[in-house]
Amino acid sequence: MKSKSWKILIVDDEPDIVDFIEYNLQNEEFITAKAYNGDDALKIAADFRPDLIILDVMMPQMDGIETCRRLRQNPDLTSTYILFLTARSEEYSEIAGFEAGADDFVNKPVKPRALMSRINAIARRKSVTVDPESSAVSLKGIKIDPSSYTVTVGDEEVAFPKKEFELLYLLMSKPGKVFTREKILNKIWGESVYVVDRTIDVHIRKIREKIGDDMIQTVKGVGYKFAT
Amino acid sequence: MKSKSWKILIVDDEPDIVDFIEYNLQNEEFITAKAYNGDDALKIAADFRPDLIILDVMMPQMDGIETCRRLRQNPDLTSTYILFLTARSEEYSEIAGFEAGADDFVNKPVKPRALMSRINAIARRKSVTVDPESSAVSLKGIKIDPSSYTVTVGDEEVAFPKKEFELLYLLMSKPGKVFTREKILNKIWGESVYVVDRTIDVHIRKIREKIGDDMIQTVKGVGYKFAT
DNA sequence: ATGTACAGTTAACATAGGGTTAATGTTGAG
DNA sequence: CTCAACATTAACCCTATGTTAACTGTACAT
Repeated sequence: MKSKSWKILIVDDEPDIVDFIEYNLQNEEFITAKAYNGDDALKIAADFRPDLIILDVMMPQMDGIETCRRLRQNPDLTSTYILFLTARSEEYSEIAGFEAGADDFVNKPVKPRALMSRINAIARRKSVTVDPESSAVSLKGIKIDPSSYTVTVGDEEVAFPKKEFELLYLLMSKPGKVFTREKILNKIWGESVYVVDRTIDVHIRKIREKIGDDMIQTVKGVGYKFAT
Repeated sequence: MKSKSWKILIVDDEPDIVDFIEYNLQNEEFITAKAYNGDDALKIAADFRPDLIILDVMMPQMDGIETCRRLRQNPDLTSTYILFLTARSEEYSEIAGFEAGADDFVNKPVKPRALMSRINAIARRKSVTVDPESSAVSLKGIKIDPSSYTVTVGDEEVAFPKKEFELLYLLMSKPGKVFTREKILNKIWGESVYVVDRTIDVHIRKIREKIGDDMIQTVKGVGYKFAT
């Protein structure tokens, strides 16, 4: 998984800690930026548009909570994930933290392995479920190509939005195999996202509209499969 | 899935939370019971035989982990699904929880939508009795393949609806073994569903229609078996 | 700021056909 | 011959899925 092109902003008043975390993140090919106080964090975040902000709770002047609250006011950063660094004892700050818009917490002192696996988990959750490196699949006159994110039906190129693309790719990756609704939800939506059943149907229908009705078969009570 | 006849036991020391969850579950036509501590949970569970137990980790006296461990000692509750409620930070409890026999975790504070869709997902998982991951069986010119949910007779692929498929797969998974009606009902229909005896016959007949009469043999007064 | 466009989700309703049952026929053990 | 167990058929019901449209949020342009 080279160059995840995930941008991470690290905010802590102690430069040692910032550098330590930065070192670890860069080792894993993340793109990093740093700030040593809340004010700078706001400015840099506005410009750098990070996917994730690692934020120390305890900072002089503007603390993490307040910084977080202000970050959340920037509409560009609504989908940014905010991870707090807290001292073990400060449980109270978790409540305040969640209210301010935090997404997760990690205890200080920072343990590299724990932090990295947490961040990778976050990145995984957010990332597209179809890896552009994976290979194209061609079947029954339908070609789906993750590297260019295109679907070709006959010789027409058809526009496919993200979710529909991922769903079709999933089904076509193992033609004939039945994917249960549960599997589909886990693969496309992730384990911690909750949507109702009909959502899958609607996507299936939109796909069928584009590639023809008989390409995707329903196995009632079980799931869907791509016709072989 | 109206009146799912799914029984759910809710265990938490805070009555407010119990009531809140109960309200949401009853809205979805689940049958509920409640307990406010580990001891009561054990007693009620033994009697109520829930399909699912929602269990708070943090409780005075006997905590969720210990309660879970003891629940698992009751042989009647081995197939019961146990869902833990944990505070976000208590990651350690997940490991201990899994060891004690937990099946899944949901974070507090409980969000109704998330909880409901998780529970519905569990119910759905249970409703597919033949997992698409299990392996195909081939016998006497008949091939049954769970991954694609298809049955091949000779070289013709024949459509099999869910119940018929599950039933045939059950019989073919142990050729020659006699399955009593009771066993079949438990495996395919589940323990808390009652259908009339004739129902099995009808399915058997439909299967015979498709794969030939002499593949499935009747053992009068006992049950059915797949011919060896 | 306001509008436009579109992905994604949900709500509401329609419908097919899988599953169940009731009614009736058949068989074989004793 | 009788009875109980199973087979068969057709009718019914209901649930999982199909379908449409409305709704929500985000991105981008004006």
